Amino acid sequence: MLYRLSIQNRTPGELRQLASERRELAGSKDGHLKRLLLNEAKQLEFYLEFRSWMDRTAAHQAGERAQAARQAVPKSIDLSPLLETLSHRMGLSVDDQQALLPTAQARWLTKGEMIVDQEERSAPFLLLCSGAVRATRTLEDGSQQIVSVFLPGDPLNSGDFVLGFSLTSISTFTSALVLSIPAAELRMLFEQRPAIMRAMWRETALQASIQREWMIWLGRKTAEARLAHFLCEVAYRMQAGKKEFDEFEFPLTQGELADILGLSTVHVNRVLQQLRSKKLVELSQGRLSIRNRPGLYEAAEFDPRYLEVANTTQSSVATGAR
Amino acid sequence: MLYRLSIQNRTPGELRQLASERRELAGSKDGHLKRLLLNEAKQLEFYLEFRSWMDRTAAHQAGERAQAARQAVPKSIDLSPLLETLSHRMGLSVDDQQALLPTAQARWLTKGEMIVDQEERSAPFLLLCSGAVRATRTLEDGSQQIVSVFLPGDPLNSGDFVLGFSLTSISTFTSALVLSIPAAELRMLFEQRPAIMRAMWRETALQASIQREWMIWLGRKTAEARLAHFLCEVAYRMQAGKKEFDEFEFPLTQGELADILGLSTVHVNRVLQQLRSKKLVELSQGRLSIRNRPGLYEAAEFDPRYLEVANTTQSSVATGAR
DNA sequence: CGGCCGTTTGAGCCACATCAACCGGGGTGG
DNA sequence: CCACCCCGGTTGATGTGGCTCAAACGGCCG
Repeated sequence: MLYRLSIQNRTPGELRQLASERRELAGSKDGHLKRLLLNEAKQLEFYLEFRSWMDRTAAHQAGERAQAARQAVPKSIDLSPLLETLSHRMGLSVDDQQALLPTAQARWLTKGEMIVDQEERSAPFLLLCSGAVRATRTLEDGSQQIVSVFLPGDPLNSGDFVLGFSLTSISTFTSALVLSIPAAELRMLFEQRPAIMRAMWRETALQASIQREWMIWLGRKTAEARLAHFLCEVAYRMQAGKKEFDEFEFPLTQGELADILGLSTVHVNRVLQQLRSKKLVELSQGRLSIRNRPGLYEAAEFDPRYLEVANTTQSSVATGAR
Repeated sequence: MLYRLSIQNRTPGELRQLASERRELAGSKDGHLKRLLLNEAKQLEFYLEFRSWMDRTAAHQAGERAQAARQAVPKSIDLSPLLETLSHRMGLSVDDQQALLPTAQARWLTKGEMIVDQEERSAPFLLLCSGAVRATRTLEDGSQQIVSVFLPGDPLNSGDFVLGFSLTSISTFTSALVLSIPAAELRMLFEQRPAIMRAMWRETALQASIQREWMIWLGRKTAEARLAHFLCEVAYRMQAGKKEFDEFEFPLTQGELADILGLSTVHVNRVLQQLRSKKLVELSQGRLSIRNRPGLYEAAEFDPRYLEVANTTQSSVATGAR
């Protein structure tokens, strides 16, 4: 599959080359295989186009914001999680992607910034490109519960979008790049391209599935299993499409973990040490390493199927090689 | 609005009369008002038709099952919650309802019966007509967590339907009547009537919103607040469309409540007594009476907005009288 | 009449909360 | 350049909400 080739690291030249190779190869085939190759070429070309658009619009804006906040300017962002999600998980064709993305505006956010405030009505549709984001509810007594965590590629408010409002705030864990699609434009796209509406519905359902899983551990599991389970989930969602990797950036503080797991900061700390002493994970200065994945999965009773989407759409044919 | 008139208690003759009155009245009006009246007439006629269909197919089947299980045969079922949901919450036009419902098969279930088993793939789409239903996950150690409770009018698997599978089982609390719509037929309807797909998406989002709320109390609230909140939610969802009523059938056992709230049976019992002694609610032999609604809302920090749907669709015009 | 299911009550215990103090690093201001 | 501080992590002491185990009770059904 396309994204297996880690397109992110290729120069535009290489990508163009890859695309034309595929077109050429397609000439000598026919039927299903031909369509598949042409589709890949199209996807590559679109990726190129999108990347350069992104570099033009997002990067310089990033520069401004970074200066203001005195942060390092992120170099070119890795767009593959986003595109991976769009094509595989949402099952959108290249055409659909081409219809959807150009209506978006890119928006850079700094660490801890609020994107949508609790109680706000009708925001634009939001799609996370890079960084990590949370949805939170703050209670009267000041305590917080984080109800979702979003990783690159995730839509931030697919559910709120149909309901027309939301009672949670959405804010960033880290600096982040968000694509914002105006509500009116998206609603027009729904008329023309039912696949897009279906994709959003599916995303809403997937998020509900994740929340269901959280409810289960919140209700029935011990602190250690909860933490382990959450780490499993994040590790699994991060690796989507890429080969397994057992060490990565993990920017959440223990306090934030506590707000996810429904625990106190202190207890999170102690449980983290238990996991460490069992040689399951290592977590320090913003990096998480998984030392023993099977062991961790077991401690968490983690069954990743709830994160899966059954491929029922036409695109499952095109991406079946997966 | 239509359903305010408690159509359930009317004889077919009265309904037919009401419908023709509306048509007549419509003759003398025009524009928006005329459309509104005609629409109501249409809805009434459809209700009639649907009710007689239901009586033909469902009732005799109910008879059989009831004999087998030696239960009382339920007389004609109250269809208003279902139709109320379809038109108001889902925002479906009468045409859409007429397209959707006739593809359904009615299915009678007895108390405690399983409808969809954990891990099952691709069930038909299910819509609850009467009774109460739960979605459950059973863990390895035998403990259970109930992740959703469904009341008449609710779809049972709108989320699972797009995802193509589910990891929870769905089973009844009480005897229940479920409409089952074959997946293939529904998918065809999506093509022809985007409003139906949108309605399903919306339902998925609504369910996600409810689950979010559950996560919040599971994570951050005390047993008393959890229980109070759940009771508020059920009371609120039951009354949808009808005038406030503070006493109703509540068939859940304390053990089942425990599985919802993530508590032990024993503790549910004690907390229930606290609420009783505070004169907030009374719960015994399957009936719940709310003694002090404001007090209960306060104890639960209950804010019903998460159960609301913002009316953004065209049908909000037709039903705006609400 | 006996058995079963749901509810009720009591006793003891443990997981996790709360409070409080201390540590270490990175950024800030003087 | 150093002193400070603030934030995040770590550690200990102590309290408690809710669990578990166990037994008794009442209604319902066979």
